[in-house]
Amino acid sequence: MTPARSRRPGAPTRTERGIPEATVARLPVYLRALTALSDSGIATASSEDLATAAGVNSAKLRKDLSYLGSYGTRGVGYDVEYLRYQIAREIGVTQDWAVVIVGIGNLGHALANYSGFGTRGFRIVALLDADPTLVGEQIGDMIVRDFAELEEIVAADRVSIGVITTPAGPAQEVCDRLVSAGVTSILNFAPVVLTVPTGVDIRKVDLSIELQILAYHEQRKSGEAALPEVPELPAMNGVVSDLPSVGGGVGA
Amino acid sequence: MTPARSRRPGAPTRTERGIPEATVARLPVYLRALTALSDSGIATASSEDLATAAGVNSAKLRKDLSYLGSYGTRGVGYDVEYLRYQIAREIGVTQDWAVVIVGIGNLGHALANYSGFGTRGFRIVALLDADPTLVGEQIGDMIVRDFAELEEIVAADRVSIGVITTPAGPAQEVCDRLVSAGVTSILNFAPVVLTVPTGVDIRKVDLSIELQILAYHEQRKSGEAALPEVPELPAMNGVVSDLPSVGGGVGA
DNA sequence: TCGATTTTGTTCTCACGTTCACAAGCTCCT
DNA sequence: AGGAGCTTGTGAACGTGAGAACAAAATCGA
Repeated sequence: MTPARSRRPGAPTRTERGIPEATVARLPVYLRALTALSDSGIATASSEDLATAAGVNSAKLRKDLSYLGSYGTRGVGYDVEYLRYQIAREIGVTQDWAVVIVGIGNLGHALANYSGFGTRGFRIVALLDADPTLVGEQIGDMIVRDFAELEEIVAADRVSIGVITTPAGPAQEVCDRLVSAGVTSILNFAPVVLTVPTGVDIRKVDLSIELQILAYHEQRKSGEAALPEVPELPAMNGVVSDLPSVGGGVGA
Repeated sequence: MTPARSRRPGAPTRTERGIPEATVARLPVYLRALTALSDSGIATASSEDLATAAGVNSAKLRKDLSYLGSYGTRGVGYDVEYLRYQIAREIGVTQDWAVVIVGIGNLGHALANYSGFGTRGFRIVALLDADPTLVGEQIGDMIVRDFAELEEIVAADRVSIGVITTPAGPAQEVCDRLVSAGVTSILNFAPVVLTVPTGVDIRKVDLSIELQILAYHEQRKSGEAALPEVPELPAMNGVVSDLPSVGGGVGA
């Protein structure tokens, strides 16, 4: 997903603020590293220092920063506070973004309490669920409201970001409602592929996929060139049934 | 992270089971799509069908599958059950992986209850926390145990995967303990960059980073070529202080 | 048996991302 | 004032990934 942002082919490409997607994904990491350095009372840092703190190599970091402009000083390094502000501004977290969370199960509950969301730049304006037994429950300083109020809330609070923490089943429907209510960015925790119209950005966080990627590498380590050879299908024309039930369905 | 797996430069490269990382990351998606098709009673699917279900394009899907071998039939498509098994085996989820979760706060709590972890292929063998007031608490059918028991548990249950859901502060220390106890794959939810020795794989899930990436794109949409111009540092030689406190620190 | 049709597996090309290496530019010391 | 020593910013080389396009192989119908 995350459709290629307007890259008009024959455009002048002046400065055409086109920061590569890979770089955008690292800017928040740099921001966090800068905040940590700042909290330690460090006023200036070289690309080497920053790169170490962010867990990348210094050449990549310098190239990434160069897309934003020339914010360093040769022979010296980067001013921590200044660079921090520039990155924050570029990302857009110098302003507040209103966020709704839909689906107050275990995960939604956790996110509602998660101080990470409290990170300056984001403000949870509503917790929504369609289950009447959950509506009215207090979580932190918020009260769970009915999903039916979505449109009203989005309009009133200019909500542009929605977080989906429902089970897989209702996720697409919830997504559609969010989009038609005017939400244009979605963070999806439900284990399904969501379809959205162009212009809407969607990102996915999927725990079981992460685990499976780890498992793949883990298998490499233990097996080490001794992967059980392919069964080489004995009489493979029909359907193989009674296979161990693996993978996917994480639903309801 | 995820260091390039043994890619000996001048090696014969026979079949050298070298599946590109980008492909590995998509295999779990295909697996889920296949499981969904299987549950719908569909026995055969073309690359086009599968690609739609997985949210990718068919050329990419075919190329991905070709790294595993030739499991399709030209003119027909793929046998859903057979392909599902092959991918599951390649990923390594036909066997069970023992997992420990460290840090039973809101998020750890949610993960412990999360049915997604119950996905066949992974088995939570322990919930650990260093806080004595949490130890002994029952969550689902498990009881929270003391972090001090880590080494014992890892050895007894051959744990190879650890999940860190502690605050940022203790995360690196927990990580070190996991590694020295013998865990070789780590899924980190704490908002810090963890350092691990070679041979240990680490993956990171970071909610606030995902939100910030969305915010960046969101800013583009609303501002649309009208990003507030750079303050162009008035007398920038010292430290700029009193900037809005943005970003990073999501700690404790 | 043979040709039409379908769909895979693969090759080729292009775009993107990473890394190297170095010139440009700043500071500090003599 | 001038040179030595750092560190940034960037051009160029390299590697990886994506997509188009097509040849190879299987089925089906006549």
